[in-house]
Amino acid sequence: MELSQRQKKILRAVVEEYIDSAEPVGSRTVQQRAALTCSPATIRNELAELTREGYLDQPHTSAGRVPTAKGYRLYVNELMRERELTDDETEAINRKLQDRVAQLDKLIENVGHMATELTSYPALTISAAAAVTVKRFDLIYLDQNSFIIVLLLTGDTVKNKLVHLPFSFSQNTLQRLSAVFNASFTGIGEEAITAELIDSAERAAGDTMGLTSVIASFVIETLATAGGGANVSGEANLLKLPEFKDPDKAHRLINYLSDAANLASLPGGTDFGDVKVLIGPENAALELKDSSVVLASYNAGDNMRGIIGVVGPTRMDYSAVAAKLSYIAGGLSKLLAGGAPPSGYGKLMIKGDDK
Amino acid sequence: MELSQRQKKILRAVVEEYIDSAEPVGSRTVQQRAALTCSPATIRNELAELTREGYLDQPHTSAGRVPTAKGYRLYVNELMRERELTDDETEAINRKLQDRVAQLDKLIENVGHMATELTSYPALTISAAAAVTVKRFDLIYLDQNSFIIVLLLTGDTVKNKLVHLPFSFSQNTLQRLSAVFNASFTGIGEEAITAELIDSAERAAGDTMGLTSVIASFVIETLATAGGGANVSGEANLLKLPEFKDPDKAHRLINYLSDAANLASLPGGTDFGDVKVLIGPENAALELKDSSVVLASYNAGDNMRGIIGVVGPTRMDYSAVAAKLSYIAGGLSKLLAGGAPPSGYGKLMIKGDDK
DNA sequence: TTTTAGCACTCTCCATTCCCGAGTGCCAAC
DNA sequence: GTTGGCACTCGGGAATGGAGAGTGCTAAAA
Repeated sequence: MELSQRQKKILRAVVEEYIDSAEPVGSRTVQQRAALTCSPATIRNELAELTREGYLDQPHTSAGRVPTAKGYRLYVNELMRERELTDDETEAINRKLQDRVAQLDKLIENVGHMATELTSYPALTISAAAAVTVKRFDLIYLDQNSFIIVLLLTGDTVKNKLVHLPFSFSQNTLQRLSAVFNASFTGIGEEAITAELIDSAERAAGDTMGLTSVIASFVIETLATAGGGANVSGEANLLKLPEFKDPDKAHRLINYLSDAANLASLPGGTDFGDVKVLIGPENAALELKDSSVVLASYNAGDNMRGIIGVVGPTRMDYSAVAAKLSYIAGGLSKLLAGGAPPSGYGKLMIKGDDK
Repeated sequence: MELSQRQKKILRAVVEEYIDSAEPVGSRTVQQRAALTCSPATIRNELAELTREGYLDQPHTSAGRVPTAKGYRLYVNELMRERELTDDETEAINRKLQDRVAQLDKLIENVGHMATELTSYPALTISAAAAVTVKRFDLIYLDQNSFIIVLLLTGDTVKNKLVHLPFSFSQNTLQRLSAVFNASFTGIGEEAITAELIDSAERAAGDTMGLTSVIASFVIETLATAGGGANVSGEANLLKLPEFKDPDKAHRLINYLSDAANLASLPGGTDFGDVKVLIGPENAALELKDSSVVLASYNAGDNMRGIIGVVGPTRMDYSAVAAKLSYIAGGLSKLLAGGAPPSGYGKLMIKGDDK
């Protein structure tokens, strides 16, 4: 059943009022907020109808109405007014993005903090590379017992490790090894590094001391961990919200968030610039069933993509949060991929979880 | 005034019971817990005396007793029985320390997580190097527009950065720069890198493109941030505790902890192997006035030292926490400094905040 | 047919009251 | 110095009782 114009206006008023106040909304309040000309009694009839249709809920007889997940969904998909960022906000984001940090993961982490500050909700970042490989190897000879492995990965991240060994080797040995690794370990994924490959590299380099396997295991470790990374910041912000006045509830959610493995299972695929909103029970994870998650993807170039998002109560200022995340993700894409932001950038597009 | 044997026994019983139950302890409970032969009435007299002396407090006229900071202090200094770690516990710690991670800061972070898991309190780690300098420079030429800076720092940490530039340069230029930096930027602190030094390096390398300043600014940034690092994990564990059933209180403390700058101001100087306990008001920071902090130092070699600690309510199982932290710090020292743990290691020594 | 005013009803929230029990301090006796 | 006894105190939980906000329904008005 299609809702009437007035019903939509009422629904919007309820959602927005509830976002502000966190308390059930009554008919009189709706009348004022929606600037309707009809009387509270009429609104009560409409509210009853919206409740029957499942857009609203009533905590108990004689309380005001609270939006259901279905109500929020409709609001997000159709009723939400696009929120323009103020100049202050865009400026704050731009400035933050300016002080680019040397290390990529630090940068991403900082952007997470920024999202927390801007939205006052916990922020999460997830970065995933489709397939990380080594683009280039360097081995820096320090002294006869130690050297540094430097790996340049796809996505232009650099990883390194200092290795001390109990026996000595020559600079020449390292040069040979370097050549061998550059020849046969570049451009391949972790799974392609087999015992045979290591063996043959060892023979090719004439390495009798096991240096090859030391390097290879670092490569494997690096490729295994470089692919993804998840990070959460600002969890404590949940404690300010009335829906988490029960410490236990907050504890469960924070615990869930702090396990990176959980985050990885969030649905990722949106186009850059789009924002994905998951409302309450739309979340797969039990722990998120009465929270909402807003996600935006960014493009980090070289097959790398990432997600930045925030978690909050279903009563969340979706339009502000979505606008901010979209802007941040766009800025990040621009910064990382070096190019212009994706075309949709700036124009907010919400992708839902349409069933 | 010196306390009698019996009074000490009673004080210990009150503290330990309160640690377990978080509720005011009455005379009967003390009798049972301390296995005393005298009657509750006698114990009441002693409790009254201990309260007069400031070791205990009474929330209200007819409640049991709660230890004061002074009471905890005496307990920690004199009454606490040394807690031996169980085999399970030492084994768990050892195992965790085994899977050494490539990056030092990741390792430290993991150890923090371990401390959280073992004590179920939020853990903090602080690492500080007396004076970080660069031991060695390498510049890896990638193509005519990009290269990697690799810095080997004291403490054997390696930092790197990939640099893309809008103009081209030759491999020779990099080699010259590398030589110049190795000659004049090694072994000096951040503050010694002056504009003059950079100028003269630029001339020495015959660099007309500003590469020198790109590298120098990375060096400055690295030295500035490499010195210290602080990290907190497991803040959410506070929420399980009855003293943080008020989300606001928890929020304030977590906020305080999440600002790394605050942690840096914690008193650091203890000998390795010692454990420092700061009880309630002994903490300088207002936010910690009714929490306790237990700290242990570890030695990371090469002038680097660090602190690992946990934060909890004043009602904290000091003996278990101190024993665990001491063991972890010892293990970490051993791992990082490569040598044997400091002599005091294993034998727990508590250093207080004696005024 | 839709809207509105009116009204009885429901339910939460808050403050008040009341009682129970745990624990105390003190006193007199041991 | 120790103990049993006893009156007293205080917090916490259960019970109580409006006040207030908001509803649904009905009947009248538009």
